Amino acid sequence: MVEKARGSKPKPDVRAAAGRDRLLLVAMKLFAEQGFDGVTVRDISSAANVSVGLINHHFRSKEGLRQAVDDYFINRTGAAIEKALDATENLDPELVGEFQRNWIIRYRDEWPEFVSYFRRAIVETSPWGQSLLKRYYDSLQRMVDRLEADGKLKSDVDRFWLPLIYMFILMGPIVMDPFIKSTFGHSTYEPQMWSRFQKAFTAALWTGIGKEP
Amino acid sequence: MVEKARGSKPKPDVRAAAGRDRLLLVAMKLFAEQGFDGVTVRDISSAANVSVGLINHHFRSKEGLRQAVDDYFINRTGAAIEKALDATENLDPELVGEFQRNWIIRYRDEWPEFVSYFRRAIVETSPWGQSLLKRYYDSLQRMVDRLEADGKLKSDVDRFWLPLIYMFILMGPIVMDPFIKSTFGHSTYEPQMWSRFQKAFTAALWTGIGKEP
DNA sequence: TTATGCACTGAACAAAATTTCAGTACAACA
DNA sequence: TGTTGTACTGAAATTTTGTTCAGTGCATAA
Repeated sequence: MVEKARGSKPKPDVRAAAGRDRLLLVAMKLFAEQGFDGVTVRDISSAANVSVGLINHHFRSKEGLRQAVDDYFINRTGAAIEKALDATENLDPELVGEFQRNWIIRYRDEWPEFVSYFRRAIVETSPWGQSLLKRYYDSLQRMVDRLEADGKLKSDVDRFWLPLIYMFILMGPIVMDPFIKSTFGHSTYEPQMWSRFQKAFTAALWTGIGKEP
Repeated sequence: MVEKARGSKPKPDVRAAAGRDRLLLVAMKLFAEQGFDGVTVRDISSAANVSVGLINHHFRSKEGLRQAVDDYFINRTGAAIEKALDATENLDPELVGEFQRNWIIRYRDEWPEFVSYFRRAIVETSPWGQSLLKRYYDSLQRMVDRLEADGKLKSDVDRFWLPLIYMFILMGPIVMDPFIKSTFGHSTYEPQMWSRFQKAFTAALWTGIGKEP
């Protein structure tokens, strides 16, 4: 009934890993789109073209699958985040949003689902989602500290809110992604869109939008 | 159980409304906190101190209850939004975030659950949530148009992104509310917090954060 | 070749959630 | 007074969802 491995050559554990990996990727996609509780194990297994039993075989339970997906996401993004943070060290302060660029571009190219899974992580208030946000906030805080130390900030800038304002602006495209796509027909993560967005908010924040009298 | 109205005119369903209203309010709260799929009808009925059957009696199904809650929310916030939009007509452009203030304050005082339900509506990409966002965006767009018409904007400000940047900043406290509360111990909607936030982002956006050389 | 191990299947089972419905209580009206 | 309508109950029926497990097939080791 069910076809075996697609490849003509039987590779040792390519076929073995296929089911598990497909489950992981499909689950990440569906969790991101519909939330953990909105997806059934049958939804997942049929979307991955495997049997229901395979989920429990590999992950013990649906909850185990969730954790595996979380781990998978953390492992992959963790590396990317470190890399992006390194890249910000020598940035001109007026390009403070730049560190996000590499990060976003990277996800857009390699793992588009990651953006929507990150979005889901923000809205579900799971511990690991919270800690992901905290980590993100901390890096913005440090960035602002550096601006401060370099004497680049106006004296009346609110030191408490500034990192959060950056956070809101940089998270906006993630959180509002479905809205933006459906309203304007383009995702913020199309390269031209993103770089124009980056220029727009950097200019707005750095020099302000109000015309001098 | 519940007193009935003593008015001269006999109110037909005052007692009738008790259970129904409690179900609506409790469901709104639980849906906002845990998502539609994360809440069972038994959760709702027991939290509302009524029997399970009553949900189907009043709303035909769990899905019917969701729609009733959505309608209830829309009806209430719709009026508040109109009111807030009216209030912005004569605002100084530097206080462009002010229109949100009345709105937020109003919800904080009268219906605190509305903020978290609104948050949920943003992240679940339901059609009505999307249209709520659209409506919100449109009002910000008009606001920017007015700034433009009055010649208050710098010429190099990105006209496409500015309303969205405002949106991100103003939605941030809603979307990130649980994060902010757990990280800083205060909600953005405490009056002092909100007005300081409002000052912070208005100043940052309007005059910029960069120190002149 | 046989044996072992593991990915994988899917029907059967168990648990959980939703819906149904016969029946109770009470308010309004005749 | 009796009758009718409606809110409300909660156990039982139904449907959905998650888990189990006996069994299949294939790849590698002995």
